[in-house]
Amino acid sequence: MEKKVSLKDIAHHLGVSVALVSYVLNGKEKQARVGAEMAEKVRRAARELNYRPNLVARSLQSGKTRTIGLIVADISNPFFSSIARIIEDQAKKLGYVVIFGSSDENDEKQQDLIEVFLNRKVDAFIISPAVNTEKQIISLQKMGIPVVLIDRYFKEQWVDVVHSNNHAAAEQAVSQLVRNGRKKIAMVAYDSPLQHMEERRAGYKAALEAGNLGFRPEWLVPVAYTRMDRDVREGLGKLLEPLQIDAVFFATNSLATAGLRRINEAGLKIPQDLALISFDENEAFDFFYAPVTYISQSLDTIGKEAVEVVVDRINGSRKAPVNKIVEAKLVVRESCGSRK
Amino acid sequence: MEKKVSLKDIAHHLGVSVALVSYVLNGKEKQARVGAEMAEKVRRAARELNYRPNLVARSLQSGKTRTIGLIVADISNPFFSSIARIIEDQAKKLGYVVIFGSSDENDEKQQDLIEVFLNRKVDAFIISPAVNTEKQIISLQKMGIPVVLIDRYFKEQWVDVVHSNNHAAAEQAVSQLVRNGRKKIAMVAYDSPLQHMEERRAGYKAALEAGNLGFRPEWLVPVAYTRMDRDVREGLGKLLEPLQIDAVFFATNSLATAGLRRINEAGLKIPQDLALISFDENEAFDFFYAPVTYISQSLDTIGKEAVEVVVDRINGSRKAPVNKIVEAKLVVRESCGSRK
DNA sequence: AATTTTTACTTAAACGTTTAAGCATTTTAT
DNA sequence: ATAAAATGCTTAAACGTTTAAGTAAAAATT
Repeated sequence: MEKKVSLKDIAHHLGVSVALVSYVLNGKEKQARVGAEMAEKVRRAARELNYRPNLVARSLQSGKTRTIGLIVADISNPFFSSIARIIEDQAKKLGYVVIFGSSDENDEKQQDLIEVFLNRKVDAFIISPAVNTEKQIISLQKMGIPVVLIDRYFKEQWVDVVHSNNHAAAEQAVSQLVRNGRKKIAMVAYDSPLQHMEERRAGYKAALEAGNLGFRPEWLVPVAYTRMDRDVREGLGKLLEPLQIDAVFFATNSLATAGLRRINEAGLKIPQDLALISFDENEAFDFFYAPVTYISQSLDTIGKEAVEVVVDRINGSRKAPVNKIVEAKLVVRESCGSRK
Repeated sequence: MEKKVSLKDIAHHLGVSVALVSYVLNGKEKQARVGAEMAEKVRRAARELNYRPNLVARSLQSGKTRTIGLIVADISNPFFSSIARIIEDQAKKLGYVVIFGSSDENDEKQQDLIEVFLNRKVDAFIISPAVNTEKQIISLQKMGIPVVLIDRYFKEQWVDVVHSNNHAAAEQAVSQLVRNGRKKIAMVAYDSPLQHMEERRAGYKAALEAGNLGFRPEWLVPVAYTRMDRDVREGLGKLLEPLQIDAVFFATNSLATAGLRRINEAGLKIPQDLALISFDENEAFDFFYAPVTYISQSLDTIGKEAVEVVVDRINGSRKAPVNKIVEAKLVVRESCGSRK
């Protein structure tokens, strides 16, 4: 059980002041005019005693923890864990550490997490916000804590956000279905008022208009976050048995996997009976008998950019609000079935 | 931009000492014999000024951060992100927060992470260790920092560990293949000396013996962590084209998905041409045309238990080394194909 | 009435850093 | 030879808590 070594221990050991040691170990020997040989002695002692700076103490003094709080809906969702990985790497590169929490799409849980993280003095937040949490974000901003939203965002642009071009990507996906001759295209989407979802729905409608298909409300299956499985089973089920549609567009990968289960149950053949496309990636899509066409968001870009923006904010560089839009691309595979 | 409120601010505001305020807000008014009305005044002031304790300062004073460092191979791997979620929840319940890092199976990266976390004074570690990192773990123990290993472990039992019954589970899986009439059963496993992998291999061999099949080294495909895709493609490929086996057992879900891709390329039909079983779950297994039989580890139990053990260690309760073995169960589906 | 006990607070040190300011020496400039 | 500047350190305060020890006044005991 080795003792913790502090600056004081080194100072004692050498018979000098704590300040002297601190200056040297922080590379401020020049400014502080520490003698060359003394500096060397200090460095050697630090090495020999195996000194490790206590970052808690440093944080108390500096007011900075070099910690970023990451809040997502569910870290076990591959979408979020993938992005968490990118954020972790980028943060580490910049000398930051990430603490994370899952909100389960619940505004109270999110508020809880924010408070816990605030008490721990995170320097900034990266949040994929739950529904109805604008005030939470605003409140953080009022406190002067940098926040960057990822993936999801609110209507008005008063906070930094990094997201995909949801409208265009959704429109492109649905257009692909139209181009492939589908006329009765449904969409399964969360009933969320969050802007990313609004835009995916809007993109869907726009593509229908463009294809002269007209939007039919009964083909837009609304799903509540809290009853995801049930809503998909029942809502989509109604359109499948008997089969009233010839294509489905899923607004997220979790909706798609739930939907695929239901489709399999109904015994439908993809893409013959039904064409489909999903927003977001999922390894499972590769192994479906008709590999699923999907919209690939650049998690890499989103994660990296989010960290960069938030660190710039911490450092006070960057003034204007950031609204970084990342291109998503359609990966076309069998499931969207051109009936050639 | 609201000012940060400290105990001192409240004390000033009421014209009392900081200590008084601290006692009250920590519920120590009885021991400290603070007057009832004064206590009330303090609480009210705290509420009105919106006081939030600075946990950094508290940590410096107490030497405890109520933070657990979680190190896994890759947080974006569904196995680890699922367990991370469980750990997060359980930790939160006990008043802890989790900071995480991915080692990428690399001992130096793992050492890096440990050092970063140590400097930040995490109270304990939960680690799924990379190969060749015994000394790192031993060193933590010498420092008196609690560590619990999950999933992976070393030969000698000198550190707390929570893991599945790898040997038995693997044996059970392979036995299932034997029972279903398979005679030429291969295994794809990491060439890792880590004990969990050793045991999975040993379980495979034991089942072969028990089935009087005999172990053939060329059917045990070794995969290096650093060249996973290549090794699976080439190593397994050799056995598939031309087809020399009638079943494969994959030692992890990542190996299985890589293997499935190769199997699809070879145009083999599951389970007719080849039966298969994987260790670990993966959503993709559900969507394979022949749903994949797999060994389901109880991530829930592993995660919860790990947190509990580690928190007990922090609190000094629990003295004997913990070696918690969690039952894994075989989920039988089409891919292991009884040729009925 | 004098002593002890209890009550209701305050003082002060400590946790491990950082950093402005201070103070002898020594060196350089005049 | 003296003043000014440079060198090489130290002192001390601060960050926001916690908590042992101290103190003065009021209440209880003798």
